[in-house]
Amino acid sequence: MAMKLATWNVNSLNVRLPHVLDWLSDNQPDVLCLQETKQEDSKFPYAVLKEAGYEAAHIGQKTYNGVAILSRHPLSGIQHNMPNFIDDQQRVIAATIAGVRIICAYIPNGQALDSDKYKYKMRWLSALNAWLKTELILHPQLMLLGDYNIAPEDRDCHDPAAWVGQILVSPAERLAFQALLDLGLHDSFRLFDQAEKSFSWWDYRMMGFRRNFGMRIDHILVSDALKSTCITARIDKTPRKLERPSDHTPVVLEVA
DNA sequence: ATGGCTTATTGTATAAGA
Repeated sequence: MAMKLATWNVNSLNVRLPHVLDWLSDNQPDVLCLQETKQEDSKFPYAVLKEAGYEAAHIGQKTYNGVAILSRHPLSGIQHNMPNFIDDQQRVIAATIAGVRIICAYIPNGQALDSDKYKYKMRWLSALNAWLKTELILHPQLMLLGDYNIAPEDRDCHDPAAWVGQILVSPAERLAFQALLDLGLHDSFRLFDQAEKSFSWWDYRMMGFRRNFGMRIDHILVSDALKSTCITARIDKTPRKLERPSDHTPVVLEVA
């Protein structure tokens, strides 16, 4: 079934709901995965999204994290969090839509290479890899959409030399990303020709967006079974130009 | 140059993001 899917870290759905509604209206995606909703489920705007034509599954918490899947088609088999990883941070939600297993993930940032948060990030990635191995057996048609907090290659970073030794680009993080690909997943963005210096996140500070000082850290990975169905993949910078934008912008994939 | 913005919090400074 032909579908348009997207992922977007909104940095507070409470603040960004108008942007999300406008983007849904303008782009009419079948599925939109959100990260950093930063709200408890009781505050999640199910009714407003329903009016816009979208069912939703959400798991959130106050202040931090929170993930959601919005869909114009029915969601089934909704799962909160990874079954093999006890986590008090709400970072994973999964559902089956039109026969495709959709996993929406907000991978930890890691803060700094010598931080406990970095250790948590690496444990988290290891658990994700183990879980996906079993999910791919159950669901050969699978997509992993989200904020990975990893720039897979130097070309995904505006200034690789300046970022040496920092998070998002470290060899260990990139190996963990490669280990996901080794499961039989593909970076859908790179299946197509793309402009140089294509990024999905820009720092709010130092006029990062205007100077295109960004990183490509939001990704849509697709399983082997879906690879040949991919038609287009792109980054939509339009919402990043709005007033009071999220620091991330949507990444979009269309499949046949 | 270890900051620069932005968000949320029983806030008026702090933590976290990336």
